[in-house]
Amino acid sequence: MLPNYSASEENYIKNIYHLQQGTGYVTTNELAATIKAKPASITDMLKKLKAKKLVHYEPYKEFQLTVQGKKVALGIVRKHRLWEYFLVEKLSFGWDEVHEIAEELEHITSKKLIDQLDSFLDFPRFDPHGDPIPDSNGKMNAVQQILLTELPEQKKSVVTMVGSQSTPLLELLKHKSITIGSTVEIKKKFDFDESLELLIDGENTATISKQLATVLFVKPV
Amino acid sequence: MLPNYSASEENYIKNIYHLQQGTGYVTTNELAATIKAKPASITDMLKKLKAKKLVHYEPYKEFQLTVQGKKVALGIVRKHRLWEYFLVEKLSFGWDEVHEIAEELEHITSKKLIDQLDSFLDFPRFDPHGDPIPDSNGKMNAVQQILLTELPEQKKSVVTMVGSQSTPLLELLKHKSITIGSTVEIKKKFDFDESLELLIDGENTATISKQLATVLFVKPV
DNA sequence: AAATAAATTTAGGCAAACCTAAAAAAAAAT
DNA sequence: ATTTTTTTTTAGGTTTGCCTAAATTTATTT
Ligand SMILES: [Mn+2]
Ligand SMILES: [Mn+2]
Ligand SMILES: [Mn+2]
Ligand SMILES: [Mn+2]
Repeated sequence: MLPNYSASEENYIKNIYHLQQGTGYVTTNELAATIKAKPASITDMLKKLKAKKLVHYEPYKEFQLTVQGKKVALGIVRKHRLWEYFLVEKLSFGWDEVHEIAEELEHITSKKLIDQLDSFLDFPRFDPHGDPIPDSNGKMNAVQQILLTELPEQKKSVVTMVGSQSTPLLELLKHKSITIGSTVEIKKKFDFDESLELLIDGENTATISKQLATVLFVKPV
Repeated sequence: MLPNYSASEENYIKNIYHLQQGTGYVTTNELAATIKAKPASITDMLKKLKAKKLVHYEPYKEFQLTVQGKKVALGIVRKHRLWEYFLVEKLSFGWDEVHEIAEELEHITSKKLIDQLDSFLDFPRFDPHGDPIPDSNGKMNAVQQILLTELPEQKKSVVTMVGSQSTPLLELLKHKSITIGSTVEIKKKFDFDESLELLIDGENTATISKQLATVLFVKPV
């Protein structure tokens, strides 16, 4: 039986999980930035998580989740994404306003609750941001998606995911009418600043910055 | 704008609300018993709630919620009961297994979440235990219901509510096949121990103790 | 009206989860 | 190879919400 962890512990575990998707390792400062706490607090928690065998950690070294830690992380990610799907599909929330609420709901402890919710939602495989939802065993589908910057010109694609949920980003996407499921095609690439001219949903044309293009994931069609 | 309160503060407020439904006042020991904390902890919290103008409290005296405190309490009760309704009607939980989960869900903060949930559920007026659900302004329907002990003999009635959600009670009710919505009729009253012989759903007959009869609310039909 | 019992509060502590400031270690620059 | 900068940890505090034990107040008996 898995023990229960505090909401704070769960947030640390989940954030370590996401950060280590890159290089496999996470640093104290990185985690401090995403959790919005001071590095000293991160060190405190790392000691607790190590004592509970959830992270591999040695002082002054990078760290990563243990197998057990990864299992816990996937459980939280599953809850987060299922709740997001519920909020959008059943409660008519916009996909840009569900993250904060799911951040709270993901800490509700009942296993039966989440499995019944999964069933009620008909076992969705992707959340409203295009991220895959782990099943009750922690397995999830990988998405075959690429960064918009890697898409060839004149090739139609569908937006599957955004690499961040920051409010400024979501605001910009809303303004440009880009959403998960939008069809986008690169009409022109500008070498000067690497900005892109896009055709969105076959209708309107918009120019987007390199910064924006590097957080948009698409699936070529 | 209402400030946000911690889950612990909310639990105190909600429990004071329920306890003061009787005499209008609550004592330290009563609250300690329902919250499952020691009396000294209750005193601690009462000072904090008084500082926030949520309770009227003077040392060594009984206490009660302020108008503001009652408003907060109704908001929590609303969330608790809407979530219970959701769990039973949408996620196929039994009405005897939703209380604990709602105890957690009631502390999720988003106002929009709860109003959208209300709408998704089609504005239910009673929770699975027969308790009325406050609307978004804190108003709720009173139920015209009486204690089973007050029901005249040979008068058909419907079970509307149980006065407690303790596990031993729910277990007993399950065993006797008594549930919210069951039809019950008193066939005979025994003066010796005030036990009652009941006809349940017009089918089976069962004898119930005085203790049980005083937590069962019914609506005569 | 005391004496006793029960209820409540005060005093002092503890664990979780954060903080700031200072020390130590590791990495980068000279 | 030093020196400097950056990163991380340690040391010592704070707040919240709980605890036990002792003191105080209120209620009940005798
Ligand atoms: Mn969270
Ligand atoms: Mn998401
Ligand atoms: Mn609760
Ligand atoms: Mn209920």
